[in-house]
Amino acid sequence: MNMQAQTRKGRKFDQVIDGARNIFLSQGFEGASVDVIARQAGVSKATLYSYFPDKQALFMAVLNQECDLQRRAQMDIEFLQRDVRDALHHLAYSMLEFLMSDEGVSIFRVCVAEAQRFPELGRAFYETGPSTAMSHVAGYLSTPKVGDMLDIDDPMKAADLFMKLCRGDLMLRRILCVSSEATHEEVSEAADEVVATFMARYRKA
Amino acid sequence: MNMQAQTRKGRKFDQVIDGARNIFLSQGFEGASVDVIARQAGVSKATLYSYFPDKQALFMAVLNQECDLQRRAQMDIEFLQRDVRDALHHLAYSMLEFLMSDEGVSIFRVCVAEAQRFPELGRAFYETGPSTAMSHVAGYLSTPKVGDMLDIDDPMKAADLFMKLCRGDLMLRRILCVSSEATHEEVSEAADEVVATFMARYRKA
DNA sequence: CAAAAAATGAACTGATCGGTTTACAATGAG
DNA sequence: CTCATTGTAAACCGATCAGTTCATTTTTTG
Repeated sequence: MNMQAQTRKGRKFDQVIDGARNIFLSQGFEGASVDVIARQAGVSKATLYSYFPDKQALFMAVLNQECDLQRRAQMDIEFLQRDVRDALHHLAYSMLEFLMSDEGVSIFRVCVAEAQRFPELGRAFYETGPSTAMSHVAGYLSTPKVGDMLDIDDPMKAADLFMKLCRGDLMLRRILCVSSEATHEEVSEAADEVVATFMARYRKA
Repeated sequence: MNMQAQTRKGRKFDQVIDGARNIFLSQGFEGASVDVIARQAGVSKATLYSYFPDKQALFMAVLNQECDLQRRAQMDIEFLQRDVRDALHHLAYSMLEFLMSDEGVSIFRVCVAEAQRFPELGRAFYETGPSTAMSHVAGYLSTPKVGDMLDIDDPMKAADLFMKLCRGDLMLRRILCVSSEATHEEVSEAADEVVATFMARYRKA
């Protein structure tokens, strides 16, 4: 009658994960106390420990879920129909939007901070996040419609360039808490610049 | 008879900073214990606390010094003489070399991790590091010699692009502990790509 | 050499933290 | 209602940690 593996038991599971997510993403691993997590989750510490064997397991569970979310939030591919320039702009915009969101910034920060303490974590984040996104972009860049407009010999390298262009000064300042969330205009303008540079690099000879 | 402000007193000052630098950069703020720092510095805990009022002050002192180092390690500008393409390649190479070094990666990681706990920190790092470097690059890009080769209307935006191009997949993987230090060839190849893209974007019409 | 300044090591405080236990209450299904 | 499951609150344990104290030793220096 049980429906899943051994880890999950009762109905407060999601509460625990949500609370932990909040605290871990804002305080990091060491900075987050289990008591605070339990309070934030509206759950007793005993309950928390009935779901997860220790703090580290809870941490990994949170970030695994977060990586899955990241994977699922991949860009919708209906843009394939459009004009190439519009499609690229749409792609850059939605990527920037995610990278600049509280969500995106928080998870990136935590993963960077704890990557050497939890070696699997950095890799997992990289694979499900940037790497998957890059493959996705590379796939689109291999499309014949794109091939008509641009002269792309190595789609992966081109995708890397595209993503580099998205991670600019704007994002750096956000990650270092120099500035807060960007406006719609700033993001759109940055996306313009991404597209302009990308097309200049891969224009047909 | 005292030679400086109130903070520094004796001769083991540098030992303390060096030890703290080691531990903080590898363990982060919360992860570093003062006892371990003192042992690493070869100094008693009482001595450490005679130099710095508390752990946080020591942390900030370490990172301030690190930011100064970063500022001083700015690229030599003898490359101004050279051919523009060579100069840009040299610039990209030395920037990549720093970004990919253990030193560069460690300080970046710590600053990202603790930016929201220590709001001044993120800003200080940004100002003395990326921001100063960007101004430096922008200065070079405003040079008449560059103006002969490239059509740069907004030097700051161009400098931002140049630095974006340096922070690619290579660096991301390093920061997330997906791969270890890069080879000379990888870095040089990445620098090639930086220059190619940059000159494509700003080529004369 | 002698006095002052700087450093040491080790013990100690008070607080926090991860994790456990226990005694009790809410829930829910037959 | 009954009984087993699930959750709660709070005390508790052992460890660690930041920071202090102090008696003693080392180094500086006049």
